[in-house]
Amino acid sequence: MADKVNKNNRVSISEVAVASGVSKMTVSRVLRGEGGYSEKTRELVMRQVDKLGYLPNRLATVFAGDQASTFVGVSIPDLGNEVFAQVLEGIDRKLGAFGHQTVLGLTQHTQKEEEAWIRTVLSWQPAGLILTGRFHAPRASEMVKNAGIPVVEIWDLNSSPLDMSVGINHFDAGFDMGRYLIGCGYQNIGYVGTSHDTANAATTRLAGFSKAVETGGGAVNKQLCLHDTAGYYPGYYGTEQLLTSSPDIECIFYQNDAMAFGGMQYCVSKDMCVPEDIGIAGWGDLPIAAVMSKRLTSMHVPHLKLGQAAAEMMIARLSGEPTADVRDIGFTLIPGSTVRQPDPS
Amino acid sequence: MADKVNKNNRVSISEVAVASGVSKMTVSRVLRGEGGYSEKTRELVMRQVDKLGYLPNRLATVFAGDQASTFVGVSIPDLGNEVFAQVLEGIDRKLGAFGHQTVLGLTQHTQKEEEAWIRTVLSWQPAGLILTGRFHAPRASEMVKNAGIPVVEIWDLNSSPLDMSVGINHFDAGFDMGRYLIGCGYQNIGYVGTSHDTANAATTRLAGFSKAVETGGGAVNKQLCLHDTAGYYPGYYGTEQLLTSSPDIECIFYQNDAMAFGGMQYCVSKDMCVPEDIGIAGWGDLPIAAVMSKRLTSMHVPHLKLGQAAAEMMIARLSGEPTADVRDIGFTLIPGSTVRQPDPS
DNA sequence: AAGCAATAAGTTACCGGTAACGTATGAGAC
DNA sequence: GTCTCATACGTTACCGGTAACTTATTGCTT
Repeated sequence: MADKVNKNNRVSISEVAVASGVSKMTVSRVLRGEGGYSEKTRELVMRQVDKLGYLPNRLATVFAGDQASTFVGVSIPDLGNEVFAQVLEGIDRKLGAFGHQTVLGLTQHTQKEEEAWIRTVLSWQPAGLILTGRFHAPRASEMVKNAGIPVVEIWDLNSSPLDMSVGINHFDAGFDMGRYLIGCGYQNIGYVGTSHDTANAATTRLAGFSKAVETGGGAVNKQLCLHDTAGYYPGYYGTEQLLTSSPDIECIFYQNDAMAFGGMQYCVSKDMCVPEDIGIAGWGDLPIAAVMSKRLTSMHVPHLKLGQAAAEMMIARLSGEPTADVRDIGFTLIPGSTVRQPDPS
Repeated sequence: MADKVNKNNRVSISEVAVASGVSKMTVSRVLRGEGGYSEKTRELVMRQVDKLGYLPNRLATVFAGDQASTFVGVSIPDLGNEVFAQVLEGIDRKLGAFGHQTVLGLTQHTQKEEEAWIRTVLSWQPAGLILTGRFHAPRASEMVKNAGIPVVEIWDLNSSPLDMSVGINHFDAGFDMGRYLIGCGYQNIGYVGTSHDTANAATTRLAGFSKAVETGGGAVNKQLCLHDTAGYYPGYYGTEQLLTSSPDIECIFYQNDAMAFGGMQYCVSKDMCVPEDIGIAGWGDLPIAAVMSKRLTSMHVPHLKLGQAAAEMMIARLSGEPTADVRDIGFTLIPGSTVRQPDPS
């Protein structure tokens, strides 16, 4: 099977033409179905198409004509994080429904990887790009602009995007969470996350969070940024580290719900009561938040919808329909019961 | 930016040639760096490449020559399931490291979607395909065979694959789990899953599981197959349904750990003790299994490694290196403490 | 200084489709 | 009967690279 790595054994339009006794242009017309042939000829050609198992070569079509390809490059930081898996699912479902294909790029949260991937994917003449985040290497931004194709920056809303952007304002979202926790009476608040990069959404979120806490007279002195994935276990041992060094912390804000769950498991294992002894707040309203023994205080972001919205904007732009350049998908605070009830003030 | 949807504004090799005052063949040689030009010419050309921001058109290269593309089509059922997200991550990381690009296809567990996606992706002349599962539509199998490119079927090990296969034997894995639970003294066992299709791994697993349980004198009379995603909440309400209709069940085997976690949360919410009142066994050894209040009884499958192995087999085949056609990646039973201790017999 | 090989180019043709244009055929109008 | 015009095709050229071949230039022998 794989002894012929070259593609020469594939049936081409010319072979169909010869077999049908017509010119390859006629075959092309029949296959595209835009008229200019008789019913008799159509049947003749289609019979040979079926018989020979002809499959079109889209490479040739795109290459030949002015028409754009149906590829859309999608860069995602990583898939271990459920958030991005959901976003990607939303994107691919919607793109697929409109006849587009997703070319995936896992950037591992680095601009360098993203730049390398952009360079490669652009060489495949994609119809458009969907990029996670609003921070890109200068060279990457330049290449993308020069490509002259639609681009949607997602997740971290960019008010002055390369082209289009959909997501939420993470500073505001962080701020709202901070204000809420202050309103619950917490002053000494900790943070556990994994962002080791200033140019990402989690860091922006933390900045907004800190701002709100400080405005409310509290402090987020204890920030722990692990060099690990943002999963359950890092949440567990991150909490252990944080509480060992700072046992007086009243409440912990996590980078996401997975980490918050891990943190909560640590607290429970140490016979601490949540929220009586310590408050726990996550982020993302992931599926697990709804099935924990206590409803996790979190921030709901419509991840699947976000991905779908990105794909919709891309498709609209590609088909020449009008579309907003910037779309705020919004967030909703989930009070939950893993932090104290807010003061009724 | 997007007012020019056609790609004509892209800089081509000819423009670089004119700007450098050489033929386009020379530019091509310089860019590929395989010799046949002077150092002076190289500098001349590279200066223009940088100046004009030339990006190669891989479409043309692949189209023109015999060489295969660097695309690899990867079909995945869905990404809501952490298992497949991990597998995909393993695949893409490894493929990317070897200069290949992933073209994603989400099949939603249906052969029909898979077939449609295969037809489309083959028209892009991919270097190879990685398909989840060993059951495909007849037309799909035929197309794949005719394409004459390497194919790796993953997840559900196929001992007589289309080309190559890597994964585990789900019947055996299910059987081992069934035997273990029988060994723990359970006889009246329930199952909660979401597989509504006979042609998938979960069903095969359940068949092996049932076989072992029956061999041990027990019964899996109560099987609940929900029409939902295999996540936390379906595990929760699936357990509720199952235990409401069959309160005498001693132990429940779940399609995966996420469902098992949801089920455990239901049991805990009803003041049932695990494993004293009811046994809980999951599948997959997902990250959450390690941070639950009790270590979840599960079956470890190296998902990331599986993805990487698939990519490695693909790369080996593409570069003409020898590689096994079938690779069993293995599984390990995690006894955990959410089922009773096995009889020391 | 002539001969010859190595090096550094240029030329031509082609991959598989499609746009643009040219041409044969037949039906209907007069 | 022939003129017109739509219909149903065929022909040619081109997209952006690269393989294969040809040609010009240089350097080194003897």
